[in-house]
Amino acid sequence: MNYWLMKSEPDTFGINDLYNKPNRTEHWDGVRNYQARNMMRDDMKLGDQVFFYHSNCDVPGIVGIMEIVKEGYPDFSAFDPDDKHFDSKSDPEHPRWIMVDVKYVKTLSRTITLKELKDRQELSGLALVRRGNRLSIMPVSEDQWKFILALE
DNA sequence: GCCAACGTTGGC
DNA sequence: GCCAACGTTGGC
Repeated sequence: MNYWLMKSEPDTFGINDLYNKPNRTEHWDGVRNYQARNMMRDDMKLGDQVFFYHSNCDVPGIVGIMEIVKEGYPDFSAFDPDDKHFDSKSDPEHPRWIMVDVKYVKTLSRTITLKELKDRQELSGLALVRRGNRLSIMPVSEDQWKFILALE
């Protein structure tokens, strides 16, 4: 089992939006970064646990947990010319972009803020807190996962 | 709203 | 293959 962190802007799609989806499940579309795509395509497995991170908002931080319920498959939002994430270089025969389905597990009792995560020496290896990091999907080690959960 | 950091694009 | 220009991310 692997652990991950995925970012989303709460104004666009926050953890409550996931909670309100049918089956509390949604496809994680719109990722247009090759590194992030490769992780979804190659490394994310059914049952993997994922931190839901709110970015670009008043208090950036980890707000909850979700689970991978469908492994990588073509991101069809790339095929729709009217979609914000349309990519003319991707088509159903040769899909360039990949997504997974995630299911809500829980909302944390409080937001574990980016500031807290940065202050912890134990998390200095976490991609999230490394300078200039812009990945919207990143791996979390088991030790980091447990440490962060213990902060709640 | 600003801007640093970084990925992508495209000319050469 | 280099690298300047450009666009995006995301904290502050």
